[in-house]
Amino acid sequence: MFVNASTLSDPSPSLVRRERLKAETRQAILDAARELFVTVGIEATTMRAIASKIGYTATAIYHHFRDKDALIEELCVADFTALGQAMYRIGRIEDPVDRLRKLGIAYAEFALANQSQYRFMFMTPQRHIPLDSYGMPVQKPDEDAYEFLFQTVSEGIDSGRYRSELSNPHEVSQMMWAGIHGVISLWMTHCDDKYIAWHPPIETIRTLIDTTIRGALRTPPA
Amino acid sequence: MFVNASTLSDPSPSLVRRERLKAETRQAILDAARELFVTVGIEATTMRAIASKIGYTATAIYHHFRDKDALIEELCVADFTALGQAMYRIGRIEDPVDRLRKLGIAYAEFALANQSQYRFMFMTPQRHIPLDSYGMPVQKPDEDAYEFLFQTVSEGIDSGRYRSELSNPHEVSQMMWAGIHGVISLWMTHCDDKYIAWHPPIETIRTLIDTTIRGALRTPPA
DNA sequence: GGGCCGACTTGACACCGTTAGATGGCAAAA
DNA sequence: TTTTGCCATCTAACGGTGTCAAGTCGGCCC
Repeated sequence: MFVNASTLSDPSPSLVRRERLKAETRQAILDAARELFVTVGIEATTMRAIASKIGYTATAIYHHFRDKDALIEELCVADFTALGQAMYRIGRIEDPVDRLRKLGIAYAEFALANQSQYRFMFMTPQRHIPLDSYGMPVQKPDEDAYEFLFQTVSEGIDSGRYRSELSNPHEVSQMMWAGIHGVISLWMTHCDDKYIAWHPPIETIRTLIDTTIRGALRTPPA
Repeated sequence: MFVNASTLSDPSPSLVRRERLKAETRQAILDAARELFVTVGIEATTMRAIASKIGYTATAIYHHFRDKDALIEELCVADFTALGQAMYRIGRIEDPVDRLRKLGIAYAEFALANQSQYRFMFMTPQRHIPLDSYGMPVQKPDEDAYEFLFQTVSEGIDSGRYRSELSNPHEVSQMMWAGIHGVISLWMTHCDDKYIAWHPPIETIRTLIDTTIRGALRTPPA
């Protein structure tokens, strides 16, 4: 198929400018939506509210996003990337057991620092994870948090430091992940229940990680 | 104030009959709501759908329940009672460590068998727990699941079988609870994510409980 | 300078939870 | 037997939601 050279090498300046403007409004929508989601909650923010925050009509949003879910999803992708990078920053601590511990703490800190985002990343039914045309998730492995965890657990198992019952890396990964997630999500949904004396979640998580790892090691430290 | 004796001892039969009828419709509403909540989800079931399921108009519901939240709450109370009874059925296993293990399994089995209920008991912001006029939760201690857990953990700590770091019964209770809750809630919201090879949640929970308890004991079994 | 394109608005639709007022049937009173 | 009154239910509506079809209007291209 013939393609005009200028289309590729030198798009008209006005077109470039118009696309830049469009990208800017798109970003403005995302920013407004993010702030509202965080402050009043995702269910309670309306398309009309997002739009009027930046001087538009609700229907204008539909020129940039298919629907409200697509808008949520876009923000979610950014959050998954941020989480992945927080994991990545743990870097390659050599000892897989120590790395697992640090990974858990980093995950918990991310969740507690970005509660609103965390809520719709992991506490609402799946959707929010973008899939490519083959139905596989689009996500650079470098930024896939579960992959990090799984890798770290696998190395620990391979190194022979965990008890023989804990031979399934998926089970162990999910056990560790779920424990931390449980503390966070339970606290987030029930922290102002009067009938429970809540212990600070980050401390509970630290204790949980230590206890679980101790119970998982073949020869726990004295 | 003068009260006619017949009002107390012998209310007119027709009045009794009318009240029974009213109670029956009330129950029909609860049943219809429960089924819809379970099948299509709590957000997606409309007052109109609940009503039409039993041949009424949506507004009829408002003569039996203040609003949709009150309807949800009523169902929730029943579920908390059922959970408490499931805990109670564990009975007084003498060994507090063994009892903790059994309590965890029973909790998980209840959650997995009543997923829809579990979702709005523990995975949505607090509300749903009825408070009395003093702001304290109305719940018979016999049926308070957290109290059971806390009691069991406390006994374990008092018996001196847990490591000295684990001296705060609230922290330990919340750690155990959250671990199990985490497996369940993560699985419930993400079980059909394609990019994670989910291990059966009940097995993960069993392993988690065993591992955590092992890590918590001063002298774990060989 | 005329036509086109596309970002945005207007106005509407269907549906939601919820309320005020009408309806109709049954029980007690006269 | 007739009248009265109560009360469970319905009809109609309100303000809100996400979303869509059609119109407007300004800037770019030929």
